[in-house]
Parts: sequence; C-alpha cells; structure tokens
Amino acid sequence: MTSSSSSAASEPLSTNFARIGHVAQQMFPDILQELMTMKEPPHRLSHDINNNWYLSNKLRPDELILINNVATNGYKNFDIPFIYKLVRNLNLLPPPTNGWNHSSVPCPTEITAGDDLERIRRLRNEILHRGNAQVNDSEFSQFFTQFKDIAGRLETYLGKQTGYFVDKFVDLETCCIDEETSKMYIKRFDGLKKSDEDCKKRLNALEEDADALKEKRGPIVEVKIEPPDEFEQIPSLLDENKNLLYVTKTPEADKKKSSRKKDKDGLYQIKKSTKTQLQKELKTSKVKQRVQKSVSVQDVIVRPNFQVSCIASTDLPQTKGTNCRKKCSQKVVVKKETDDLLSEGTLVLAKLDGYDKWPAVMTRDPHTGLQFEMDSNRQLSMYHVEFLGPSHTHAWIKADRVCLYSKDNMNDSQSQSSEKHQKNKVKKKLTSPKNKPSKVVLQKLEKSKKEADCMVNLSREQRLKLCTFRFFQDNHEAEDFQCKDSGFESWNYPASSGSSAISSAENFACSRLQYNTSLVDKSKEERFKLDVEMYKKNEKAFLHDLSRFMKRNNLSVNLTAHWHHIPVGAFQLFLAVHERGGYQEICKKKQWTAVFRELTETQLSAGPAPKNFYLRNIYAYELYVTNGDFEAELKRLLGKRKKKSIGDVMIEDDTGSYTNVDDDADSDGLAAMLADLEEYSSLCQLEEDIEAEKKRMGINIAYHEDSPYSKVSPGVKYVSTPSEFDCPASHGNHKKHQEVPETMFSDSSVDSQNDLVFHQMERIVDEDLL
DNA sequence: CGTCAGCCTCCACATGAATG
DNA sequence: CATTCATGTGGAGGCTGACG
Repeated sequence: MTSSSSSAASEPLSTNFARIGHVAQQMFPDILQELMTMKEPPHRLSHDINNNWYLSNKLRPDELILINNVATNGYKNFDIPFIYKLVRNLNLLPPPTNGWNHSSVPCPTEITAGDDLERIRRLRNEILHRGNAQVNDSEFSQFFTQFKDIAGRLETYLGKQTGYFVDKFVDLETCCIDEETSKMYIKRFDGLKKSDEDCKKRLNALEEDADALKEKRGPIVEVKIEPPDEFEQIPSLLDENKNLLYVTKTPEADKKKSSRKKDKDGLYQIKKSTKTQLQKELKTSKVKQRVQKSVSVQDVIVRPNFQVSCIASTDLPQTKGTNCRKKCSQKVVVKKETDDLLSEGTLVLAKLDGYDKWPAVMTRDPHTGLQFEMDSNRQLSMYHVEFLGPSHTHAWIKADRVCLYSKDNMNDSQSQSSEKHQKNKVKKKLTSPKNKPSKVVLQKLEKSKKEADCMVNLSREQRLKLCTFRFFQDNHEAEDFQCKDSGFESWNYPASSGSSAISSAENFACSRLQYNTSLVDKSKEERFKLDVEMYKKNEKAFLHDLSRFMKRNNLSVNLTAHWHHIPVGAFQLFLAVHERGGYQEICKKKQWTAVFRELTETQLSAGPAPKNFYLRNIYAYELYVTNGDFEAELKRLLGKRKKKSIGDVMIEDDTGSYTNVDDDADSDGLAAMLADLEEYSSLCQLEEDIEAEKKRMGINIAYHEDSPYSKVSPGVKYVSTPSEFDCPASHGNHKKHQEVPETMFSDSSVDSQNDLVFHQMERIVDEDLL
C-alpha cells in the first residue's frame, strides 16, 4: 500500500471495509501492544499475573502460552480482547469513566485512556461482527474520525510525538490498497458474513428447540459434580445456608464418563429414576439421620465443574455443614455459597456481630469502589454490603457471613439465633447477638425484610439504584493518578514496542507499522535506564507504578517522607538513589547522609531515616524494575508488617492526608466478569450440549427458573441433558469452565448470544487465515 | 440494654543522642 | 561520619463506665 492522491471515497465500498478491517485486526492491536510494552514491560507480566487472583485462575491455555512466551516474543500476537483483559485486571490504565464494559458507549467528553481502550474494544467488535461488508463513504469517514481521535489521544498519553499513531490512520484512510490485499480482505469478510448467517440460523433453531422443551420440565435442583477418582454412591451433606445437598457421585456418572466429551459448564438433568434413587438414598443414608427431615429431590442438574451440590427442595435444619460433610464423605466438596463471588446488586443476608442475619444488597464501598476483598491467600475474605431497612447502612462483612437472600434462610437464622443465644452465652461476644434483639431492632428487621421482599423481583441494576451508598467513578482515589490529556505521561519509552504483531505477510502496509526498537531485546540495565528516563519526565507515572506494585503485594506505601518536618517525595529519593547507583551502592559507599542532605537542603544529621524510608517504600520496587530478587524483599516487608491490615494501602497525597487507593484490578469489576463468565459458559453450553445430546437420546432442555443467569440472558439458561448423570470427564473440562468470558467484549449482555456467534465466527476466520 | 465517649495499651515510626 | 539505640509521638483498637 502506498500513499496516493486518489481518495478512498472513490474506491469500492468493500475496499472501505477492508481498510476498517485492517484497523480492527492490525492497527489497533499494534497500538495496544505498544501500550502494553510501555505500561507492563514483558519481564514483569508473569509476576503480575501470578499476583492477580483473577488472571492467575482464569486464563485460557492459549493465553497462557502467549504469556509464557512474552519474554521472547513480547506482546506479539496479543489480540485486543486479551490486552483489554490484561489492562483491566492489572489496572494498567485509568479505568473508563463509567467503568469497564459499561453498557453505554463512552461519550465524547470521556477521554481517559481507559475510555479509549473501551472504544477500541467496541469498534473492534462492531467491525468484526459486522454482517455487511459494504461501508459507504460517510460511514467510512465516521469510522476514521473516531480512529484518529483515539489515536491522537493515545499518542499523547503514551508520550509519542504528534502524529505518531494518527499519521498511520491518515495514510490508511487515503492510500491505495493493492488488488491482492483488497481481495484478501473481501474474501475474509465474505467468510465472516457466511459464518454469521450460519450461526444465526443455528442459534435460532436451538432457541426454538429450547422454547419447545422449556415447558416440559419442572423445577430444578442443582447438582455440581466433583471429579474424584472414585465416586461414592451416597448423597452427602449440604450447605447450611443454601440447602445445598452435596453429592459425591451421581448414580450413573461413571457409566457415561466417556460420552461427555464436551462438558464445560452446563447443567444436566437427571432421570426420574435417578431422582427417585437419590430420594431413596437420602431417606436411608446417614445424612438422613443428621438432617432429620426427608429431603425431596425434585430434580437435579449436573454442573460438571467438578463440584457436587444439590439444592434440596425442603428446608433443612442448619447444621455444622462442614463437619457433617467431612463425616459423610471425604469426596464432598466443602464449598460454601459464599466462596463464590456474589455480584453487585445481589440480594443477600449478611451477619454483623451483634445482629441476626440482615437483608442486604451487595454493593461497592462508596469510598473505594471495592466490592470485595481477598486475603493474603487470595481467598475471598470480605464483601461490601448495604443493609436494608428504614435507614440504610453499609459495611464490610466477612465472606462466610454472607449468603443469598431467601425467606428460608431468614427464618432459619432467626430461629437459630435464639438457640445459639442459649448455647453460646459464653461466646456471645464473638458473633451472635449479645442479647435478644430489641423491639426497635426487630421492627427495623421487619422493615428491611419487607424491603428485601420487594427487591426480590428487581434486577440487580434496579436494586443498586435503590441503594443509598453508591460508588461513583469520580470519587475514585485512583483519579489522583489518572492521566489527563495534559501532563500525565507514563512509561515513556522512546520508540519502543513489539511490532511483531504483524503476523501475516498478506497484510498490507505492515512495514509502515513496524517500530525501530523493542524493549524485549534490551538488557535489564537498558530497560531500567529507560524506566528512569521516563520517570524523570513524569513523577506521577513513578508514583502510580510504585503504588500499584506495593498494593498488589499487600504492602502500604508512603509517598512522602518527613525528615525534620521537611517533606521529601519518594520520587525525589528514588532519583537521588538511582543517580548514585542504587540502594546497594549507597549503602556500600555510605552516602545516605549525602542523599538526605541533598533532598532536605540542610546539613542536619540523617540518622537511619532515608535508608529506612527507602527500604520500606521503594527498595522492593527498585529490585522489581531491575530484575532483582524483589520477592525476598517483599517477604521481609510483609513479615515486618504482618500485623497491619492487609489491603489497606495508604498513600499520602499532596496535601499530606492519607487516602485509600483502589487500583487493584483484581477486584475492580471482578464480580461483573464472573457474571460474564457464567453467562458465556452457559451460552457455550447451550449450543454444544444440544448438539451433543441431539446425537444421543433426544433433546431435553431445561431452564433453571431461579437461576441468576435468567436475569443475564433471559431464555437461555442451564441446559439439561437427558437424564443421566454424567461424570465430568476431564480436567480439560474444568479449564474450559474457567475460561475468561469473551462476552466481555460484547456491547451488552443482551447481545451476548450474537456475540458468541461472532466470536465463533472470528475463530473460524482466524483459523482460516492460519 | 444499647450506645458512645473517654481512657488505656500497643505498635510503628521519627527523631536525636550515643557509639564505633 | 555512619550506624545503633533510646525516647517521643501519634494512630488504631479494645475496654470500661456513664448515660439515655
């Protein structure tokens, strides 16, 4: 492709499409790969992912391969969805004004880097999912206006010279496309269009099947199957809060092991005979003795994500579930409902010290925006909830004290609280109410129950709107570090990037997009030098990165030292130390006093202050960016500070006051992503299972009426296979279940089905190209 | 009986004197 | 002059008693 005077406007409509297609498939990925290289140098990626709960658990095998090869290949072959996922979870950019994956398109006034990434994702989806390969001139011009706006902002944000990205778009917009390239793109999009139509037809057919079968089935009991080596045929005990019956084996599971190759995350209905058998076993088993009530298993669904649970239809007495489960079967998964992430807006019962379970809504902390917290073992430890009632309050509640709201749970808790009160007088300080609830409290509780009952039928969004304490992005403390168009540049490596994203010789004008140097090729010294160069240009970038690093490692950070009442910034200290060769050099040459005096502009005696401050706040980061043994240093710091609460990263801002910083990508939107994941899984399951089961003994599709999924995408829910319990065959299935939802790249949940189709199409196209 | 303010203790950190 | 040690300071959290 060479620049030409002939305008794109005069070219065929399909050529226009080829151009915007190139942007979506090549130019945007290249920009984002460059952004990634600057914001997350490849040598840090593995470590950061390991420190990220979500990413370390949810990456797909193909994504893991890319990450494993990142040290050699850089961000080559990282596509937009994957980069979006990394940026979002590692918090590499300031989040979009309305948060990630918001239902509405960023408006023109929203111009954070995150907003632009969000725009890129949407544009990419819009282009790739476009059924129509004809782009008229006005549409074409609109597309390129958007492209250039985004490119302009990103080049400023990344500290590139003016036109660094924009010029490439200008070239692409106006240059000629050679015939071959044009044909290649048209062919590609023809294929896309065809796949689109096929998939739509297929999905419509499936939906019809589903509709027809929906009425045939009754209420559903959910069973999750664990893949133990050997199954036992007894139903075991259940979750005390959720009435979950944990079953270690489904009677026919082992028979069908091999026939369920496609198991991912679907739910499978069991036969009536199996159901009867379960009921029988429940009546006769040891479980029955503990439960003391017969459990009528109305129906069972198998969720082959290797865990067995069964929702019994009757209310079960609260028991020490964990112990019982242990006694009943070693194979039973000890998994409480609260181990799952509850998403924002979910109606729950939360137990606060001194109170009974109280109806509440899962919300974000109005100050930090956090919805939940992980402990140091990356286990979910706390949820933020807003309590319902005449006057709403909000609080952080331990995860094991939160369960889904239901009247049964409510009643159980109340009847039990009085028993507990009798039994646990000695322990009353721990969790139970000190005394019988006062009349006032009971009245409040009644009101809150009424409110909760009213909320039951509302959507999560509607519930959130009724909440008093709401988190707004504008309040986000991370805003302090947010990049505005003016000023804030970050990771300003000169002319760096992994250009290698240019994957195919077929692509036109690739050479234009290639860059001169790549960080990947640089030695650690060179990289560090570039880091420092960048830091010199921008203090905030350093402070942001330092804070992010420390936060991720559960360490607090103080960005301003006060020596003899003279404030000294961490950044100035870092530069001063760097100029003298780093921490070790200064210690060796005993230059801490010199550093101290230089920074305080005094001749005072330093004492250990500068050294200690550096050790506490900066040294681990210095090791981190220089590929040193920062982990040992982190261990030392963590050991020293273990008594401090984990997760409360305090950053001293310019005014000297301490503020919480919420820039932990782990939690930001995690629950929303989980919902996406489940939605995606159920959608995948829909198609795959129906196909699989069609081949077997006829279709039997079941919808989980009460499923939260129904709110996400009405009409497409759990899919039940015919009648047998199948053993979820392999760990591969499990991994599949953990796939990060690709639906996060769809515009909204409403479009999720289409999006699935589109992504499948995309894969087809990509495979074709390979 | 529940709430809340005041007091106490503990801990981390800064500072400055003492020491090598 | 760098390092070590003792002391002072401030914040967080727990306990207790007064009050409504």
